[in-house]
Formats: sequence, structure tokens, C-alpha cells
Amino acid sequence: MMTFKQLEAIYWVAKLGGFSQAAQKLHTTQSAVSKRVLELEAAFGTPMFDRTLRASRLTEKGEEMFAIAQDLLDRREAAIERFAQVEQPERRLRIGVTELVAMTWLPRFVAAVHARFPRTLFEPDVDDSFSLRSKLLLDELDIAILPDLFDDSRIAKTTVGKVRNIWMAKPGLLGRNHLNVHDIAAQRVLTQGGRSATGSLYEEWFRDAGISSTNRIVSNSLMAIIGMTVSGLGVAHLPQACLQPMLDLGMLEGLQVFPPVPDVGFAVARKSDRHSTVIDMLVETARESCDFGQAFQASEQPS
Amino acid sequence: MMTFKQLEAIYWVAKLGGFSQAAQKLHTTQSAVSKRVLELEAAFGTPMFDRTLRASRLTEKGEEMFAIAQDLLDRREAAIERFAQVEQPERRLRIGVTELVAMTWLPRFVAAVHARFPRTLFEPDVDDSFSLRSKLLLDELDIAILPDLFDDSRIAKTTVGKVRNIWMAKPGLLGRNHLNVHDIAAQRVLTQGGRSATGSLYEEWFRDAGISSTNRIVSNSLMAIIGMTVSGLGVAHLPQACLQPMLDLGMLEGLQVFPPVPDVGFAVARKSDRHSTVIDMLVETARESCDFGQAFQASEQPS
DNA sequence: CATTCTTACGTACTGCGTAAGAATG
DNA sequence: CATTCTTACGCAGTACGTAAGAATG
Repeated sequence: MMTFKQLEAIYWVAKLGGFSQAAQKLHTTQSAVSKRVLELEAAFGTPMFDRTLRASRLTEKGEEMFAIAQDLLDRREAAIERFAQVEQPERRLRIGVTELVAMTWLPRFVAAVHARFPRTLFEPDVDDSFSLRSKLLLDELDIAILPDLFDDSRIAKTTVGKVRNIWMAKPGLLGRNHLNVHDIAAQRVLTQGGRSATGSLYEEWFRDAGISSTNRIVSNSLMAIIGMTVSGLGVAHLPQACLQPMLDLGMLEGLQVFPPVPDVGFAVARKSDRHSTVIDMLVETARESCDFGQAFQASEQPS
Repeated sequence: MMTFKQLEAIYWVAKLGGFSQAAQKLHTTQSAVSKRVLELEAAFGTPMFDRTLRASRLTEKGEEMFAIAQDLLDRREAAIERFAQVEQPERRLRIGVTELVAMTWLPRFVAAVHARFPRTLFEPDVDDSFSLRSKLLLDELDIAILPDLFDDSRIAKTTVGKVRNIWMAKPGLLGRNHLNVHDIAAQRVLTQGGRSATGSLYEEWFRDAGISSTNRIVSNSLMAIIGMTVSGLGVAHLPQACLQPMLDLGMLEGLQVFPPVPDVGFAVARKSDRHSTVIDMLVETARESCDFGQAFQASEQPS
């Protein structure tokens, strides 16, 4: 049932163009390699190599499996590498944030942290909440700032703020301004996918109203969703405060919708088993500098 | 050497809180599970469980390995799932783009495609070039629009445009306006990491000038970098056209730097072994609608 | 003393290597 | 006929299950 050995086999056969070469690379015989590949083919009921030709060429399915093998083997390698490294107490802060945070107060946060830790190398990582959580658990991040919408005993959280989102659309796209769930569902809805915490919030919201499928465009990027909303491709539920300038400019129109989608709380998250005063201070700094209001465009303007 | 069986063992022991429970789950004996865990511990020279207590509790290293196990097992599961699915000819276009594309012409592109394929479900995925390439190979995307900076026989590309980046900083951050590589290196440089194709371009640029290490803030998000640049945290090499409004407003200042970093070409990429008229038409549409000039803020304003 | 994990030991079977067979150009 | 992969077969060592031992509360 798909072992690493099988994956190594298909990987090196494809890479080196032959079973014997792969065998050499894997310090075994070509017979053994052949069998590992045959196992894999049997397990998935499809040939991975085209044997009609003299040189081993991947089939279509084989290409797919090769990509899978490459991915899984790379990840194993990387994981081992990371694990082997001793806990390096280097001054390097890897901080994960969602796109909304990146758009709004990340610059201020970074500036505030730099004031306290001038010699620290900063690495802001912008990703969806789901990935951020994984990266925290894999120790690829020191802290993460994300929507407070899940619970995991391995992660400790500190609430830092709340964001008010409202439904928006290109002005004039909808006739009225007072709407309900079903009016929204009748439109094309632009949302973040299920990997985003806020994205799953809407799915729940629709489900609660008994609505299963809607016409949607799903993207993992808030930026892309804002752009598409401005272009009139549909309605989206977007942070009010940081888009206020666009509302004021008439590029977007806010919609009154009932029932409201609940507000989203944000939290600073870190792995429960990692304790450090640096991280504690980071959390403190985050709480102080937290502000989802102003998008970067308007902040710290030179006079 | 780290097999899936070992990972399954540590995963289920941690999850179910006992070797016997894990054994039951894995359809084997608790003795076998014990040995698989011991193997893993031997391989990495560190205990994963704290056996002083009655209930099996993960050690710190164990937590780390647990996260790795979870990650790799999930990915194997997902890969098998994906592989098993027959080539579903569903009308669902997963298009990968980099952040720059998401900021600029993605809305227009989506609008153009919707005009041609009105009943198609669109899923724009914004990620770094490296990830986009992986996702293409894993068939998680139908096409991707990314910097034309790598070659891979498994991926077919069509050039669609070019982007001019220039060095920028908060006005007044640097005294002069005419600079060279070393002046830039003396500043704090905000760049995208090595996972970004353009990010690796700068590393080459610095290396060519004989500069190895610079004071840097690395982020995977263009958005975050723009924000931090506006805040005066450092200098960055950013797309000129789409930030022209910010240059005009005096939020950013363009810098003349010698030697110039080469321009970046963009291409539509797809897997070589996937042929479809829909994809061909997408490529065509992309070429026609391509425009990195205007950030979304200014596009399609309602009169 | 019941529960939980490790150790010991004999076994079964998986997976391997050698070598022969089939297919290809 | 040289090269490349598959099959056949016997062997070896891995990994397993049973059962006993050690540790814990």
C-alpha cells in the first residue's frame, strides 16, 4: 500500500531512464526495482511505464504518480532535515499572518517589533489559516496571527482583535441595498476556499439558511477577491474598515444583509510546548499594535 | 529509514493515547506497534514518548515528529484520493497565478474567460511560483501564469508579457536617487524568498556583484512587502506600472539603480501531457487580456 | 493487581538476489 | 545479439505474534 520504497523506485527509474540505473542509485538489484514498480502498478491497477519502447518512458498516469512521488519524497527529506537540526536559538522570527493582516497592520507590527529587537531577522509568511496552523505545528513558524476559529490543544492562543466584514459589490450590481441570505445566494459569490477559516464561516452561514450550492468563484486570495468584486464579477464579504477608502470612492458598495455573518476574532497563536520570553514579548507587541483599520496605502504617509 | 508504517504507528499512538489502541486501529498487535515506534526513535536517536507516565504522552521531539507524521500521512492519503479519481471532464478551471497577477489583470482575465465560458466554475489560486509549478505537476491546477524563469520538459509555456520592476523606498529614506548595487545592499532589503522566482532573481543579482549577505526582511507576500516598503522599513524591487499611483502620490519613491535587474517575463504554463481545446482557448484569452499596468483599484470604475 | 509497554523467542512471510526467460531494435 | 525488463526460485532477514517480564499507580 504505497511505501516510500515504491515511490523511490518510480522516481529514480523515471529520473534516470532505466531500471538498472535506478537499482544502482538505490543500492539494490534491477530485479528488486522492477518488483517495487510492479507492486505500485498493481496497487493502483495501472501501468506507470510504457514498456513497448526500449527506454522506459512514463505513461500519463505514471507522470502523475511521478509528481506524487517527487512531492512526498521531497517532503520526507525536508522533514528529516528540519528534525535533525538542533534547536537553533538564532534570532530569526518567522511570523505567519493571513492576507488581511498583511494588508493592514503587518507593517506597523514589524516596525514595532524591530524597535524592540533591532538585530532580528524577520520573515513574515502570508498564507491561509489552515496552512499557517500546519506550519506552526511543523515548527516552520514561531507565531501566527489568524482568525480565532479553531481549537487545538497543541496550540496556545491570545485574542488580539476583531474584524467586521460586510457584504460588498460593485455599485449598481444589485438593485436594492437591503438583502437577505437568499438574495446573496442568488448572486455569484466570491469567497475564500475551505482552507481559509473565514471561508468556512460562510459555508456554515449558507448551510444554516438551508442553502447548499451557490454560484461561486473560489479563490485563496483576499486580494484577488477584492479585485474581482470591484470588477463586478460578484458579491463578497469583505473587511469594512480597511476597504472604507474604496467605499468612499464609490468603487464598492456596502450591502445590508440579514442575518449578519458573525464577526471574526483574531488571535496570536503559538505552539503550546514552545516557551520563550521572545515569543511572549511578540504576543504583547502584537496586542499593542493591533489595528485592522487602515490598509497600508494610507498609513505613515510622509507629510 | 522512516517508513509510512512507523509514521502510522506514532500517529495513532499519539492520537489514541495508547499502543494497544493504535494496534487495534492498525490491525496488528501492540508489540508490533511498540517496535515500529522504537525503530523510529532509534533512527532519530531520541524518544518520542514519555514512558514515565502511565498514559503515553509525546515528548517535545515527539510532538514535532507527530506533526511530520500527520503531514506526510495526510498528503499520501490526498495523493491517492486524487490519483484514484478518473479524469473528470468537469467544467472547473483551476488557474494558478502569482500575487502580482492577482493584483493587476486577474479580474479582467476572469471576466474575459467568463464571457467565453459562462457556465464554468472558476478557482483562482494565488501562490508563489515554486508552489504553482508543483501544483501544476500534481494536476491540482489546469494552468498557471507565472514568471518565465525556469525550464521543465513536463511543462509547456507560452509567453504573455513582461514586467518592469524598479527599486523603491519611502521618500527621503535614502539621500540620493542614483545608486548602485552596493548602496542597495547597504540598506535593509525587502524581498520575496527563494520560493518565488523573482525572489531568486535578486539573489543572483547580488551574487553577481559579489555580495553575499545583506540585511533583509524576507516575505512570501508581495502585498506585505509593498506595505513594509511604504512604512519605510527598507527598499524593495517592485513592479513600476501597477504602483505608479503610489509613486504619484508620493507614498513611494523610485530609485535609479545600476546595474539594472533584468525584466521578468510572464508565461502561461500547463502540463505538457494535457491537451485540451479549453486550455488552448484559455491561453489565447490570457494573451489577449494581459496587462500588468493597472492595479485593480483603478480598473473599471463606475462612472 | 490491573494496566501498559518492553523483551524474548520462535515463526511466517515479505522482499531480495541470482539466474534464466522474453521482448525489443 | 546486445540490451532491457520480467519471471522463477530459493534464501535471508525483517517484521510479526505469542507470551512472559518490568514498571506504574
